[in-house]
This record gives sequence, C-alpha cells and structure tokens, in this order.
Amino acid sequence: MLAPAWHPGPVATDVDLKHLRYFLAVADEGTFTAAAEHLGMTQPAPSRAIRALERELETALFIRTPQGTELTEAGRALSRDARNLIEAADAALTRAARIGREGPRLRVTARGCDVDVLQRLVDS
Amino acid sequence: MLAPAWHPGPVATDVDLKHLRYFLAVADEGTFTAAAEHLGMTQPAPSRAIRALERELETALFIRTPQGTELTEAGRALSRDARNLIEAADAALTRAARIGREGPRLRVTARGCDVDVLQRLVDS
DNA sequence: TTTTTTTACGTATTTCGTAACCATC
DNA sequence: GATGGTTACGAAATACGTAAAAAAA
Repeated sequence: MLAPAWHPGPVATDVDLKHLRYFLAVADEGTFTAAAEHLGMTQPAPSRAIRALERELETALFIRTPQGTELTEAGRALSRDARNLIEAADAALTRAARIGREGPRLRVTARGCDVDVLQRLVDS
Repeated sequence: MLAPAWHPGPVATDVDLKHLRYFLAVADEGTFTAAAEHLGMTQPAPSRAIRALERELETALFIRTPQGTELTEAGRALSRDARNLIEAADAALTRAARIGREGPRLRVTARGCDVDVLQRLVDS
C-alpha cells in the first residue's frame, strides 16, 4: 500500500447509547431542564453527560442561551444520526430477544397453495 | 385506535455500545479469554458483561464449551446487527466531530465547468 | 427576579481486577 | 494438570442528586 488509506477506527469508544438518548432529549425538548424532567432526572445529569460528549468530540453540539438550547451544525448532524442509531439498536436487541425466545421464524405466504405441499417445500 | 398497535419502544435501555463491543470481541475471538486480552482486560469482565446482556435479553447468546464459545441463533443475529451498529455509531460521531471542526463541507465536481461559474452556483 | 445552565461535593451505583472455584479434556 | 468460564469480594471509576453559583433577560 503506497498511500495507506486512513482507516477510521473507533473514535470515541466510551460514548454509549445512554448519552445519545440524553442528547436527543435535549435536542427535542429544547432545554436541559425539560429534557431532564422528560428523562426522570435532575438538570445537572444531562448537562454533565452532554458536556462530556462535547469534550470527547471536541465539538459544541448546542448553543446555550438563557432561553434554552439550539443545535449547532454538528449537533443537527448528530441528531439525525443518533435517532437512527438508537432506533436500530433497539430493533437489533428486540430481534435478538425474539429469536432467542421463539427461534428464527420464517413466514411464508402463497395464495392457493396446498398447506402440505408448502410445508414439505419449507422443510427441504 | 380500536386495536392499539403495539409500539416497540425501548426494550433494553441500559445496553450500551461498550457491551456490544465486548460481545463482538468474544464472537470474533471465540473465547472469553482471548476476547478479554484483545480488549485489554481480564476474563471476568466480558464474562460478566455478556451474562448481564443475556439476562437483559432473556436469551443465551453463546454456547459455552470447554473449548471456547459458539454463537447461538440469537447471537448470530445480534452479531451481524451489532457490527453494523458500532460501525454506524463510529461514523456518526466521526462525522459530527468533523463538521464541528471544519464546518459542513460539500464537494462538488463537474467536468468541464468553469470554476467561477461553479462557485456562484454553489453560493446561491 | 425569574429562568436556565454550570460547578462543587457527597453518595450511590457500576465496573473492574484479584483470587478462588467449577467443569471438561 | 491444563484450559476455559464463573462467582465472590474489595477497590476504583462513573453517574447521580442536592445545593450553591453564574449569566442573561
């Protein structure tokens, strides 16, 4: 490799989904106060968590104003991504749990097909 | 809503990316011992973390044998998903960090187009 | 003065490593 | 005994809540 490609590699290995949930709560609610209440905790908790996140990314995610918070450009981007991310995470965990509980299922539908024939087809 | 749809909702809100990294390490290395070494810690750490994950999902992810570990069906599914998930998370954080550092960039290429024209086009 | 965020500090929870234990080859 | 996984327990790190402080309208 003459020009070694820069492999991204883990950039912030101690950012976890909980922090992203806090971040999204603030992004949605518009204030740390409302987000904390929405999350069932006190204001300092998300404030600290998000400040740590910003430190780790070396990037401001919110513009703090006495009227609340506004997303920065980086914050807007992370907002979109984080939403998809925790949705995907939830789906993955749900799927794994379901598979473990019920085994991998395959639903086959074929109109006007004899059930026994279908069964033999699936079995093979 | 007569028949209220069952909204998936967060299923395991305290599973974080770190746990998924541990899980993937064991899945890849084949033993808890090798995974722990690969992660720079001692065997009990991933063992406990994954056992907690299995408890939370109410699903076995590995079959433990004296020769090492083997993925269950649920484990195989989670393995695929977790890999994409961590990759996506890393990409999202990297992107947010880059945007915060450099501002949102847009690379425009147009063969045989005058640079000044292109600039005015982008500016608008 | 009211609203919102941040810092300080003590406490509670979580995570980790060491060590001892169990199981299989 | 060698290898691999688990459990017990004490220590370190992390997260949280209360309280006090700073900043802006």
